[in-house]
Amino acid sequence: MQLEKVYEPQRFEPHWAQWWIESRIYQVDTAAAVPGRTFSLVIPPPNVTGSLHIGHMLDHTIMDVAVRWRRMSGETTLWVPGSDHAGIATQMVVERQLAAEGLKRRELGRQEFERRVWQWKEEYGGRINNQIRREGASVDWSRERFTMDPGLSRAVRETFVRLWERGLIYRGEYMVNWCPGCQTAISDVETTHEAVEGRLWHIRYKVKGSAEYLTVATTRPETMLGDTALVVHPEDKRYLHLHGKTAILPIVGREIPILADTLADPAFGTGVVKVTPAHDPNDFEVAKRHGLPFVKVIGEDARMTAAAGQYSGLDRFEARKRIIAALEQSGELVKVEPYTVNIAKCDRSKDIIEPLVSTQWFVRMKSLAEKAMHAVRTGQIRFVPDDREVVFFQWMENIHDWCISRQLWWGHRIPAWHCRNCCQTTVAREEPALCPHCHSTEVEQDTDVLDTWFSSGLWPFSTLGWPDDTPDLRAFYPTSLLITGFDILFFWVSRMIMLGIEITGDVPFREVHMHGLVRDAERQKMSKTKGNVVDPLDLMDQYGTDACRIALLISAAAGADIALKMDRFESSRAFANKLWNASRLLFMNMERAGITTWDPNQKVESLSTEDAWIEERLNACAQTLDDALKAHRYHEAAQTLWDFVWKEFCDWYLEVKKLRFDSHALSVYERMLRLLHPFMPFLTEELWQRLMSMSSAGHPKSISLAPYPKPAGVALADRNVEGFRRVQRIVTKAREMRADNKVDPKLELESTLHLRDSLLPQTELSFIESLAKLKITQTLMEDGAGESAPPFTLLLTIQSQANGASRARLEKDNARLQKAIDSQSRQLSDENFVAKAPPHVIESMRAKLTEYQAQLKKNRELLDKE
RNA sequence: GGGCGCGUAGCUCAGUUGGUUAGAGCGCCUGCUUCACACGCAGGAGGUCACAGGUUCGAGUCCUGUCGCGCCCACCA
Repeated sequence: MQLEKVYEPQRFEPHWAQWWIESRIYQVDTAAAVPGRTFSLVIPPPNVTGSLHIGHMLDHTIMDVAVRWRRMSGETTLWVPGSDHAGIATQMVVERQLAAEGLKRRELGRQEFERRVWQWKEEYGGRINNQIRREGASVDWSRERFTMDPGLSRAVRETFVRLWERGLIYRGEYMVNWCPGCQTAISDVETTHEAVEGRLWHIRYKVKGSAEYLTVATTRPETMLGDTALVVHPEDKRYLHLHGKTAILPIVGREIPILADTLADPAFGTGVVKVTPAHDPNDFEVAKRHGLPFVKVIGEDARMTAAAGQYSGLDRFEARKRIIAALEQSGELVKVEPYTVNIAKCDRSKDIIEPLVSTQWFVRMKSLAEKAMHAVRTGQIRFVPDDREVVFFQWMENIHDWCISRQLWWGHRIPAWHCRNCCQTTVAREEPALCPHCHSTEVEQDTDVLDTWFSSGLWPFSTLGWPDDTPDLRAFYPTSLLITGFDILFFWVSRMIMLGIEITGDVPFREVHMHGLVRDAERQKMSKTKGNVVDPLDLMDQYGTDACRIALLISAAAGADIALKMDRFESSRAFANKLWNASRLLFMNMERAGITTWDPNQKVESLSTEDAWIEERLNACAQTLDDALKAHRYHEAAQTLWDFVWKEFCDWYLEVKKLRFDSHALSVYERMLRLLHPFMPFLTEELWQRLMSMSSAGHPKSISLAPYPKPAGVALADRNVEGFRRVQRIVTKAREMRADNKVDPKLELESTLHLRDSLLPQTELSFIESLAKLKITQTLMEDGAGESAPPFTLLLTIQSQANGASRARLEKDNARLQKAIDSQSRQLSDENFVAKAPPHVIESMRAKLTEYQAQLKKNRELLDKE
């Protein structure tokens, strides 16, 4: 069994990715699930339009570590994959494709357009799935779902109807965020706010029947055409005499009332507000309070309507320019000042949102939010890291109703039918043949579709078969964990919690782990326009998937954003290569020793020095992993493994196993591979399969089905690991001395080793001789050296024992020791400290102090010898 | 206007409940084709943990304030 000299992940990663699927390694048999021993999670469904980006890869890698760890730990582990129909995003992609053919959506008609989107989905929708396979994500592909599958569509309809029946959905004319680019209403969370340098235009309105003028400050002069009132604060003394009077709208000449309302802030601008009920959310509320008329001057296309008179047909910003010009000319523009305005933009198209009044469907959020907050407050759902809860609560407490209807063609059609005859609306699970109110056949389904997040909000249970009471639902709901980016807390996580509780009566998941955003090396957000997007497929090509996974994991501290630095990927590839070569060494030694089979279950009666030590280290590693993984500290887990593999297994254990190889090394190695498997699944599967092909015992089909090594607890702590630690200390000391004295690395040096407590066994001595290239004569220190002597001293037979470099080291060492001794003796002589500090702290400090003092004394002797 | 987070080695960042001489990767310096690996090995340099107070026997870690940076939320024209 010979390994190739170089680690080439391309040679085996695709193979295992395919084999895992073909062999159905991750396909879950629900019938075999033991209650209480299950672990489940759903993948955040990527958009069908999507292709993999680095954020997905981080997300999936963390999930995969959690999933593989749980699976190996013996739990029936289900990871459900799938994708989201992504209403607006997908519709836009297909529209763009049509545009390339010279076609327009409206020319095709709704039915044909939908057919084209489905066709597009069939053709390109699976692209991301291949990429997910490439990442090594151990999902159960037999359970793949799409948010517009028949089953999930049924879940959507059922949910809608239930919410309607509970009075939690309503339809009405309200102010909504209208995106002129997408030609649809969008919800509040789909808008982003941006501070822009704008202007505050001061316009004067003549008071009717008086010489007086009222000056109004506005950031949007074009809306004045739709003004139907002016408002002053009820207690604003400047304007008390004008309450109930009428003003004349410039340009238009319309007479509008001057009203008192607390909307106006006397301290802002002139204290007079113009009211445009059809184009401003505040004004909308004022208008409803006062029964004001609505004049819609801007249309869905962001152009001025017929009501805008001479400006009709103009784009809203062009109209603004002309209106300002006109006001300037007539002298009604009294002042212009710079002003920073906060404008709302569409998250997707970046168009400036136009607040418009239109008839839409809404979900009443208040009671849903209260239940959601209760679930988090009572610990039914745990946030990791938990400081995210604050953000969650703040948002939930200020929640607004959710506009769920979209004027799109791609999505779940709203299950509501309008009767043309009696104008009543019927919400139903199935299309009614007749209007239930008037029995007319003239019923038509509502043309709107639902917000994409409505269906993804059901994802944790709709994918498990809800509304049917399926075995999957019973076995795996609530899901155990949700892992996702913090950026979709409001879009998705919150909605899932609210809908899950409302609809299923239980939380959708017990824990939420939210990670940060992956940014570029300069901490900039990645975006196509900036051109700083890093394609994970390129990274996987270049470094191998396993290396990318470990690089991402080790960079991903709890909740923090990640700055993507390529040196991380390079060192991770080096790490994978290191493991590969360590394996190569083991296999070569096996061959050399003539071992053709080995027994993984072989019990060793007494462990050798190095084995006792590595067993203890392996156990400590397993313990840290167990703690870290339970607490979702994935970066700590990855770092722990890295250090174990490189610093302990390779640098020490293998170095001595070279000198005396035995099959126990294989046992350690095999467990190490299993510990590593969730992090680097491909490489460990490859190596494990090679190793197990020589096993004399049976073994699982895949390493991912083998048990995860459990920490043995304190039992191992008692084992004698001091023997090997002493070897390490002496070797390190010898290497320092050699380096200081610039001894030729190839030269074997005569040396004398004085030991305080006992002579070294022959094996340990030979380890030191070999690792430090020494020929050692060992002796015991004279009697009486006792505690005041260091545990050992080493003398090299070279010309100068304390040349410049050695002197410098000794002096530096002494300074450091002296500092430690000073601070420790100060503390130990402090009555307060001795009285209050815990005994173990004092105890270990005393021990250290003794050791330092011995060392310092010895160092001084060496220096004095000069 | 609210809320959250960050400031630790030249760079990018770890550091769980306060406990002895603060860590990693990269970079840097010295030496090495040591029969697994130069994607390597051995040795080394480099930090008053942003600043100022406080709590404590003991603070990178807890509290208060200051400065600098980032993000999220918000219907003040």
